[in-house]
Amino acid sequence: MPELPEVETVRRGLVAVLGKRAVIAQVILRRADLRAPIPPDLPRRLRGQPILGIRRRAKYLLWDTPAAILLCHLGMTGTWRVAAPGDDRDHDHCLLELTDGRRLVYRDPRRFGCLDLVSPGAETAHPRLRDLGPEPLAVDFTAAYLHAATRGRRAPIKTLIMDQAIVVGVGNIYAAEALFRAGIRPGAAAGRISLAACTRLVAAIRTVLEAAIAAGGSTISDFRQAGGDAGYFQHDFRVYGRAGQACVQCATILRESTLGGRTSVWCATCQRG
DNA sequence: CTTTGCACCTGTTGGC
DNA sequence: TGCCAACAGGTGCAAA
Repeated sequence: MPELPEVETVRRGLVAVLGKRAVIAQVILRRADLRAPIPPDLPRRLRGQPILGIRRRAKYLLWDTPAAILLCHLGMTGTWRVAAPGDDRDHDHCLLELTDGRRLVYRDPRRFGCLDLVSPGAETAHPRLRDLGPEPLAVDFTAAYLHAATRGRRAPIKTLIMDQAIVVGVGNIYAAEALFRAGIRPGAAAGRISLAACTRLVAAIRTVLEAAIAAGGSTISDFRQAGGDAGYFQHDFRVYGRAGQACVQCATILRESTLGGRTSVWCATCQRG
């Protein structure tokens, strides 16, 4: 489900729902692991802690409390919701019970997500955060950076912009959409992308992510904002999920192939770079 | 070091 | 209608 826009949408929704004075009364783990083990002392370390805020780094959510940071990745199917009494579902793995009686529930059917703890101030040393590249919406993600980072790389440019060590937050949907908007073939060797093309691509990644955030993310199957609303950026997809259909710009039939194990759709006419 | 392929899971969808 | 294969928003690891 979640690439940067969806994670950011979840973050904003949670912040709005929580307000200023949310305090964790109790944490209940329904299982000991997702893909990786969940720290067994996680409930004890978070019990009684006020939630100071929630940040996002890459596709991770960082819940700040004085004692510890709750690090959460949504994987493919992770969701947070405010669960009404009695709203218990399969795959509800972690419950945060607040002192005001509300329950925040992490649900993740495929269990590709993660829940972990980080000591405050130690974020940059955490193995899952240590090797991340720049935020695509930050000033240090520039064409010059992307150009330099891709020199000598033969892998497809789409694979590399989905590589979280190059730039974070871009997944299969937004990689395809950004490459279309930049006029670059997904399979082009990254090391041969010109600086001019990098300029277009950096701009396209920014534009598409910002537009998707403004739209509340993309709802495919069951992604929901914290308030339960669907995102609506899926209506702005120009190539993702449209193989075999006509290009919105030139009516050429969109092609599909697999790159790095991921389905890729593109227009052979509009994407020549 | 880079690249590739697959494993990790469950749920949904589409073809026969 | 029913069954089963293929596929899905991500990452991490092994092997080449």
